[in-house]
Amino acid sequence: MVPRVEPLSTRPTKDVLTDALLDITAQHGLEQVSVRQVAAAAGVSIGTVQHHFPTKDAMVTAAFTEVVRRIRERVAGVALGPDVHRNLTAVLRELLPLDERRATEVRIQVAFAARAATTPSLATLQAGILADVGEAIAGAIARAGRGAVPPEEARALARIALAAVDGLALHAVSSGSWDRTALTDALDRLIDMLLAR
Amino acid sequence: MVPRVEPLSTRPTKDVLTDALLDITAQHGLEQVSVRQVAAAAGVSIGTVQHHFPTKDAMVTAAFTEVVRRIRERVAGVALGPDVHRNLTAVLRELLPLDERRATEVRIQVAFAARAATTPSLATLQAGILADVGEAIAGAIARAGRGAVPPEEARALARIALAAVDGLALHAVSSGSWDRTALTDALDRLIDMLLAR
Amino acid sequence: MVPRVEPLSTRPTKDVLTDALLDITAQHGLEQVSVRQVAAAAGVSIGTVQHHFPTKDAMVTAAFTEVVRRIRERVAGVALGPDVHRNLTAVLRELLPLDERRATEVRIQVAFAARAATTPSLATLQAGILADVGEAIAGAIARAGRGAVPPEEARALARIALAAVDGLALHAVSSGSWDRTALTDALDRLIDMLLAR
Amino acid sequence: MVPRVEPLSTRPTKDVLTDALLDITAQHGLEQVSVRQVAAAAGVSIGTVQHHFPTKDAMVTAAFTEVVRRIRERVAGVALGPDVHRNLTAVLRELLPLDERRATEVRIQVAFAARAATTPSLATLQAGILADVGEAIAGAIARAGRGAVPPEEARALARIALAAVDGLALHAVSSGSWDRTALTDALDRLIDMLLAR
DNA sequence: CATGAATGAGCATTCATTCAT
DNA sequence: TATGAATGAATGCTCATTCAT
Repeated sequence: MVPRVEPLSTRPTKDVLTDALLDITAQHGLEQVSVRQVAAAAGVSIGTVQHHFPTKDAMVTAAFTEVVRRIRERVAGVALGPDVHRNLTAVLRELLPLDERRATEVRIQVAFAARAATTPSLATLQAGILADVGEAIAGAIARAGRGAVPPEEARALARIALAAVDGLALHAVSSGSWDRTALTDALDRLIDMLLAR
Repeated sequence: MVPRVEPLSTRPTKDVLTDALLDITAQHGLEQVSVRQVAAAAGVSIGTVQHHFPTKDAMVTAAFTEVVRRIRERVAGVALGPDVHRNLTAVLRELLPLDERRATEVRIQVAFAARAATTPSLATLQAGILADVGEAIAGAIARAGRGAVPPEEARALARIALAAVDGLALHAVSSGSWDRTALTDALDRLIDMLLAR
Repeated sequence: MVPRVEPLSTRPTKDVLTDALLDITAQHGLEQVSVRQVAAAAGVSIGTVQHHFPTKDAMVTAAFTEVVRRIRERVAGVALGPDVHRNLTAVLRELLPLDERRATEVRIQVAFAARAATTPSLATLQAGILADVGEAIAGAIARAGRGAVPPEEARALARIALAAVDGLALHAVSSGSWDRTALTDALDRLIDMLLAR
Repeated sequence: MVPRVEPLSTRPTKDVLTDALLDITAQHGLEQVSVRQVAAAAGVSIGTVQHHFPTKDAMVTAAFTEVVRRIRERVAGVALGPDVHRNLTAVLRELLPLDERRATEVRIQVAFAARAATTPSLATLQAGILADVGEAIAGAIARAGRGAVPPEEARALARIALAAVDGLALHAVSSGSWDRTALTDALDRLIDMLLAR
């Protein structure tokens, strides 16, 4: 009698599928995502994909939800110290395409943001993540050294900061070539402007 | 002498097609653009569309080129007076979704920017328009009242300004709801920060 | 106990599709074969055709492979007796349009041969079947009564015999009208010539 | 006043179009012939093609008529001497793909023959050319040295000869590779068989 | 003679989805 | 949990043809 061993390689299929979808999105755009492509990239049959995600929309939404979760996790994971400037830099650097990993993340976010512009259900998710990250940035700003910044003021600055960083990221990936130094310099200058009094 | 009656409906088919494509893009996103949809929206046959644009890519690229042309025209068309703050405000307000017309333009730009992230030929166009508009903003900043701002410094600030405005616009349309006042306030604050010394 | 009713209509879809393709080819030529036509003739949806044959090329190649298989089978199926003349007649008659069935086969072969002239992958299949049938004919000739015909000589004669028969068949179907008697007479005369010493 | 000189390069457009069609046929097969392709290959507009040939069928038929004319011309052009064997060889060699020119001609004839199998109007043309060339071959055979061959007998042999040669040519181009020597040998052997008594 | 605009049918192919196993 | 058969709509694109110039 043959014992069923096999604990091997048992990553949840759902996760494999989500990763496959995000890979395709980063490389070829969200409009190139199809059930077929995802199945092929994940190495499973089409039927299997649709066993886990009954419709394509469900699959895309699940993937975006996962992206949102990751961003939240990443922003929350940035260790905050006493130095406000450093804190802000740390948080915002996570949102710029400063290496291949972050470039990939940016491409994914841009793809979903563009789709959210015409897909209400995705717009809701997008609004949520913008609020969350904005709040995190506002918190970092509010703790600024010389006299506390009023919360409303901090939130307003945070919105501008987030917009500027996302704008820089968008310009970087959509113009096809960018350089780390220019992004870093722009971020420094931006933070100086934000914290100037 | 023959009176010039009926200039009516003599618009070039190519322009009608481009407008149809941009309409669909603004309303449903670039991924919903198909030769059939464009033909239907323009009120011509499928064959006619492809008589003018042999491939879909050619059609999309032509439409983006037209968008780029319009942006350039609009930015160049903003009358610049002696007041730097006012000038900057005028230029940058053109890029925010402050009314339906501009919201439509923003949606179109966002759609193309997202596609440019995975389509090198569009990325080239995007890089061009970013450089041009950035230069225009830098010019406005450089003319700032108290002592000229060094050109390189002006360009750096312009890049941040453009990124921030495009980021605000992206956040607005991708989160599904926004308000004019918040955008206007953010823009004022941004310009203050840029011109602070 | 469940009686085995209904083996009816359980023919593999792939076979039904191949037959449909060959029907169309025989009646209207290979250039009239389209996925749509095959689907319609087979009574299935377009999607089903392409579920079994991912591309049209794959479908055509599969059909030609089936044709080749049938020819081999048919030639091999001719019972060979001691009389060489009779043997040769039996084999070669299979290749002439002497009745509707064989006329259909000839039309199909001619269509594929013509396409093979500009399609290398089909040319390979064609070369294979020519070699096989040639070998079978050579075998029949070699066994000729008065002293064995040298193998190389037999092969050379076989090539001519096969060419002549295929040429007669081609002329028959391509000139639109032919008669059984003329073909039979020509075949007799040909075989006499081949076996004359 | 500028005199319209220009006798230059004034080959009839119709001929240019026919050649373009035959080029495409020889290289890619008759099924790849389209009005567009012919126009492109001839360097004229689609409209021009259809000015000369109102329908595609008319164009194809005209091209086949031209092919037939050329074959007749070529066969008639073979100088016939007193040596029957030599005469037959000369005529039949014209029909084998012994060099690139003749290979091209064969490919064209094969393409048209295949189409004629399902297109009655082409079948008529094909029947005509077969009769004509057959008659020419019969004439060469009839003049055979030792005692005249009866006309009916000569015609029967001619049909076999023509079939064999066309069959050899078909096998050569449809199997993708052939060699001059094998074809020449086969032809010699065939003629020996035909003239044997 | 030659062109280009316009058309509508047809092409192979990809698509998301349903269903039985 | 996973698969493959089947479907029908939609995709971008090529086609032959008509017509006005």
